[in-house]
Amino acid sequence: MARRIVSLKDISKACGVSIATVSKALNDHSDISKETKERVREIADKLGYHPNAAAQALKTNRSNNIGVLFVDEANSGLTHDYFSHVLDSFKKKAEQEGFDITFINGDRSKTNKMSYLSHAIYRGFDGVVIACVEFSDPEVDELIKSNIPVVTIDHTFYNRIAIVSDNIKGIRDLVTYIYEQGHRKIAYVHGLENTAVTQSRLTSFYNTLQDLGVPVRDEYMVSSPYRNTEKAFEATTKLLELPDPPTCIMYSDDFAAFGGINAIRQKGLRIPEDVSVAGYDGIELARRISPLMTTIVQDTDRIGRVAASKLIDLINNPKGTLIEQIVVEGTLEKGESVANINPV
Amino acid sequence: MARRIVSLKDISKACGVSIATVSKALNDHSDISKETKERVREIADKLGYHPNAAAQALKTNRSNNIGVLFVDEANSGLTHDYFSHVLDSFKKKAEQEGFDITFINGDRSKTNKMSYLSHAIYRGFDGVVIACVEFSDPEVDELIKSNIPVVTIDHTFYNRIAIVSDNIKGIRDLVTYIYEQGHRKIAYVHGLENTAVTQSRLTSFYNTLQDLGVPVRDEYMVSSPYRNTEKAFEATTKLLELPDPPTCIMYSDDFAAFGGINAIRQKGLRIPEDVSVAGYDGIELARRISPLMTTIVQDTDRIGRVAASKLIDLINNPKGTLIEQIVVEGTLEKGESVANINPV
DNA sequence: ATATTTCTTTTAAACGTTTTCGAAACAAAT
DNA sequence: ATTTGTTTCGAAAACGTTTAAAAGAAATAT
Repeated sequence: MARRIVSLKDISKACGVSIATVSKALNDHSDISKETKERVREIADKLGYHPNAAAQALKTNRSNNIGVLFVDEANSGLTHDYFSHVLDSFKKKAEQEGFDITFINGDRSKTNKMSYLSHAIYRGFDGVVIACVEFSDPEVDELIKSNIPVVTIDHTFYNRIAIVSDNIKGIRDLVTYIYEQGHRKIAYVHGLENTAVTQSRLTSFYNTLQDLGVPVRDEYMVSSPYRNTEKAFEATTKLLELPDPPTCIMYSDDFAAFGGINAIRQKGLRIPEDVSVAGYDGIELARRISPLMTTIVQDTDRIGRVAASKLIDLINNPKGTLIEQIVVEGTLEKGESVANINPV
Repeated sequence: MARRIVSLKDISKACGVSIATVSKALNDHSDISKETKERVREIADKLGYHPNAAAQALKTNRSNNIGVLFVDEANSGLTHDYFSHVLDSFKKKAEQEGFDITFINGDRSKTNKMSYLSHAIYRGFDGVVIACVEFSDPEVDELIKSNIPVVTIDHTFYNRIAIVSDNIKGIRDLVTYIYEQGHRKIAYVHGLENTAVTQSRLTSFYNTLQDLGVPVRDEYMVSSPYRNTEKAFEATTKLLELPDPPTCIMYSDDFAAFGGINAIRQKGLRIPEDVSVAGYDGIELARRISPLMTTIVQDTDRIGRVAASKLIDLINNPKGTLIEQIVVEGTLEKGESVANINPV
């Protein structure tokens, strides 16, 4: 059972017309008669014809394939909840528009390791989406500066379309809500400082507290990697052992917050009666496990969809597409992990 | 800045040798002199040459691309924790061996919708991995019966390589452990019956209880969709309201178990002192949130890795590869959500 | 010197498409 | 009868690569 693939040539023979005519008939060109089109299509169906992406790509310089580059600090790959949701949404939109998705990263140790750009050129990606990556990587830089259509997520580059989640507003909303619940001693177990996301969240944290007239206390600020429950656990334990412990602890993300919750409970304290907790991202479980997490729910659906949509615009119209930064807001999920401690 | 891609022809001109020589030099054929090889490679580098996957695929009938088909009942796509872990591992292994990964499913509403097989032929996938899919789908059947190398995950097909997680042993281990902790009134909120996974888990559940001499009580058996916290919540509430409620409730997966935990807590009951709980899969949070979940930790890493490895074997040696079913065991994570209620 | 072998390179066809340009056929207009 | 226009089709080149077979060059054997 040799893999015999039927080609335009086969249809052309079966139909008694030229290959060119078959091609044009199948692509619905205007210079082919209705009758011929129908006959060609019928026979193509009967023969079980499928177009050949490689040949099309070779000829047209269009692969209908989008490259996805995602590397996070922990190399969690597809198992990163925020990214997998964004990607899923991106994928759905891209597929609706007839594009496939292929990953750019990966270690390729057996073959000669390719740079991201090499890989993208090799595969002939029509465009590329870059997310959550360490943007200081020279390979990423090379890719971004290439002439391949690029959309970045959560990082802004000069002259490139970027989709960023609104960390400024997110943190502001969250801090404000916590403040309104009466908290003044607010700790923040934030992510490592080397990312743009952390930077803008920290800035917003400081600014918001300043606007609210709440002094920031250094001992309440702790750096801990994203999505790391153990480190968050340790940080939380230390915070609780301070002479003047916080009444509310914010975390870099819901994952970390769960680690914090464990630490709090291990000390025999209750949430939110004794200590309040807030996460970030709004992952599924955070909104299903009690106490429901007070968090900012990222609109991953929108981020992915808009990223795909803009990238495809850019692919189809490289000159005419507006280069812009699109900010996607999250929404405050009040949950029940932050207590109202206002005096009655 | 027109996208000018350098080709073998350019190198050939720059080197003063034929295109064939360039091709063979870059591919390290034995009939090219060392000197020429070096010169060609040097100039290729200098010119910034990248091979063209489309042209290679067209000529060699090898795309170095693997198709991934995954559709679950809830269409959770990449956000399905079990699958995303398996896929991540699959991806890593495949990439190490020089393959890329592209998704097969997706709605493609704008283009004329392709069947899975059409899509696979169109893209020229060297092989295909199928997971978690509703295997009764005729499109899946068509793909599986095609002559494309296929590996299936969690479902066995005649004459096809399958990687399956050991649900029989998993459930047996879990039930036995629960039994050993003294439980006799064991309820099972299992997944919907229309999947092979549910079937084998249920069979194992019944068999194990029978072997242990514990009668199965119909009112303890509830069907509820996988990964559905709400439905698990409802089912749990009903179970707890039975005249003779179970002392331990097993769930289809950790996700569902969290829904159950909420229901139990809402009734003012403690875990595991009042009611014991067991999940399945061993997702990250289940092993981080207290009470640590008693569960079967799936070896997603191994499943993905072996699937990729076998598929690539099959691609490289279609005749000589053993068609087999590979069973991957999970491990019992005792956690702390099942209480020991043996009399002292 | 010629024949044989070995090593290196080139020629040319092929993979399955798309697309430009020209041709054929026919009708309508001059 | 010639021109013009319209509609439909085909020839052929091109995309970038691989590879079988032929050819050339150099070395060795007869």
